[in-house]
Amino acid sequence: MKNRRITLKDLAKDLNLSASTISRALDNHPAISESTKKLVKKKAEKLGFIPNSIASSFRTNKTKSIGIIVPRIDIHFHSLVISGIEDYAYKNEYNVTIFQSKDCLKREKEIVKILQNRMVDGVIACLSIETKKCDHFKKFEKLGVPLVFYDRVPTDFDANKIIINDFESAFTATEHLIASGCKRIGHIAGSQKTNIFKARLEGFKAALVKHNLPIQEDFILHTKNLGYEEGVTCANRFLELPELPDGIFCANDYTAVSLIQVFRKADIKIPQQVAIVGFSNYPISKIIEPHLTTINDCAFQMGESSAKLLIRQIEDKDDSVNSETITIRTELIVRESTKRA
Amino acid sequence: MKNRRITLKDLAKDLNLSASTISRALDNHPAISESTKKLVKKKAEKLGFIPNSIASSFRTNKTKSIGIIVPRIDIHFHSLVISGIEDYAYKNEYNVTIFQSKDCLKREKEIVKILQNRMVDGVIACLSIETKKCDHFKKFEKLGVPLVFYDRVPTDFDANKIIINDFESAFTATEHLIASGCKRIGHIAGSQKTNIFKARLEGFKAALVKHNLPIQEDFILHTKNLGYEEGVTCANRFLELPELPDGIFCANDYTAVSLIQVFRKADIKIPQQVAIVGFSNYPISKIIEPHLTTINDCAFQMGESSAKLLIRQIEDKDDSVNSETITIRTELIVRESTKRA
DNA sequence: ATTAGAGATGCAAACGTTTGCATAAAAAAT
DNA sequence: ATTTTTTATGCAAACGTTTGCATCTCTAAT
Repeated sequence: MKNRRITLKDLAKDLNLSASTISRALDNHPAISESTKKLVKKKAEKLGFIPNSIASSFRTNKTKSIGIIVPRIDIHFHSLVISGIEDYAYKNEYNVTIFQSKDCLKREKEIVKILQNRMVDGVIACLSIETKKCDHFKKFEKLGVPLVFYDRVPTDFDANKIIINDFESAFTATEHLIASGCKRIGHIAGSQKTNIFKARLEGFKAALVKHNLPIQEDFILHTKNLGYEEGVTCANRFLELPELPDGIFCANDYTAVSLIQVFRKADIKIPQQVAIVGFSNYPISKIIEPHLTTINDCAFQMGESSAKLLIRQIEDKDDSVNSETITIRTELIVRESTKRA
Repeated sequence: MKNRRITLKDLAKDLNLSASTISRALDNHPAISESTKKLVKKKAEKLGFIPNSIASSFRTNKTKSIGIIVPRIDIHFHSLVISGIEDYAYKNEYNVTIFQSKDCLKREKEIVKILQNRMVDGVIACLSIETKKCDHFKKFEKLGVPLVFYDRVPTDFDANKIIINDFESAFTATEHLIASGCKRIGHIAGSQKTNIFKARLEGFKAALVKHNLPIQEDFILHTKNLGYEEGVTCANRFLELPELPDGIFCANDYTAVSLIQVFRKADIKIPQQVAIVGFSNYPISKIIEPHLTTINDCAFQMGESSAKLLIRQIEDKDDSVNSETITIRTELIVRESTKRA
């Protein structure tokens, strides 16, 4: 029952025109008369002609599609970024093909190899956690395939990057605690092997320094993955201290939520005794009680910007060398977890 | 600086062989001698040959890629499904191209049109909330493109479907409340225009009937989108009743979480006074306190199954007509919100 | 020594579209 | 009436791979 597909040639034969005329007519080429265009389009509609985009890609060397490499799709941050990418791409008639590196360098390299074979006009990637050197990405440049990194970006090599200012955001978050009257401020830090979390710790410290507050090393707790359970551990470590901090800036929302829950059970009032700030504006931040003050990392917008930059570079005729870094402006969202008196 | 890509012909010229031999050698065709294969592969590696997959697709009419249509990528359920699809597809050397319908029928139709043009070997879709009739999907069958629906599936047309048994799951959840000693059981229902939520309501009622418990209509609250805020409204409506239910089965986790929070503020003990069961096993269900008993809808597995079924149909030579419905087994996850005495 | 068969490679066409160039027909300028 | 310009269409090649069939060489069987 699978009827053979209609091709340009079929239309051509049917209308006693050449395939080139059909092609141009459907493409609104100015050299084709209006009457012919109308005729061709009507016939195409009637016969149910669907252009073979693979043949077109083959001929033109353009696929109108972009490849995305993310650690995992089901992490909310990345799903938001992808959503932003898809949205912008769709408006510009690109489609997106997605790969998960699973935070595994080996798999990332495999994917990079797969993507070399002309399947995509450009690539957007967030590095796997294991990735330290980015040599495998360099092939794209040689092949003339534009490449944009977001969030976890390479440091060892010049590239297009879409990032947020982690240092500044952490600085703002910490200053907010200070402005709320906190004097003894702690931090739950992510892996210092990841630049992002390093920057957040540094921003935190810089704010303390600026306001002449002491940096107390036992108020700075380190974690591996900023997981929910690690947050519980941190909370208990805080509770064992001779004196609790009166404000804590967490490098993500999960650990912040853990703090809130453990502290509440220990009958510690939030924000009166301890004010808490998270990072990322996960959905849970506006559900947990008290609602969590946090930094909106603008993931969707990050996706949009990545797609925008990439598509601009794909379509840019003049092949000027270019590697831009765009920093997305984050915002502090103040909620109950820091609203004191 | 963009060096021209190496093609089969380049390799052929370089080795004084024909392009066909090169092609077959790289493909491990049995007719090619081992020595030649070794030679060719070595040369290919050395010159950095990357096969042009577009040309290959063009020739063979196979793209080794599958299209996915989801309402939104950033809904956790869908991101999990996509993750499952990508995982299975990757193992089988397929890649996935994603489109968001944004729950908009018009956009869904546009996407369907885009996907007709030979870009994909098969399609996996979850219907937009607006979609009532699925005629626009029928073209795929005519074109010989396999199609699998998941979660929100068409009822007006025979197709491959991956679903969970919503009726049975709701039944199980309700029976669990009954087994926990609840006698006056309520329900927060989703839009009855959506089959899924209709089935959950029916499963709920069936369990009551089976155990000779009364179906009290003022214990059944209806919502539009099962949103968090709607959950709050429902919670307050329950509180206004002359007598509270002693167990509530919610058609999703968001509304269940709202119940927990509002009830807690009203000093109602969960699960002692009211036991609560959700649906979907969202991440928040194991964070909210008390942790929420819920139905694990096995989203990742749903994705895997969809991909598995689709790829089987793509690669099935014998063109036997086929429309399978696979029901994924859900599981009840019991947590504190129903653990009474 | 001849033939049959296996083994290895090459030839050439095909997939459907796009595009530079040529050409035909019609209109405008001489 | 002839030449020039404009307008509309067609020709044919090209993109890189795959694949049925033909060809060639060499070994094995007669």
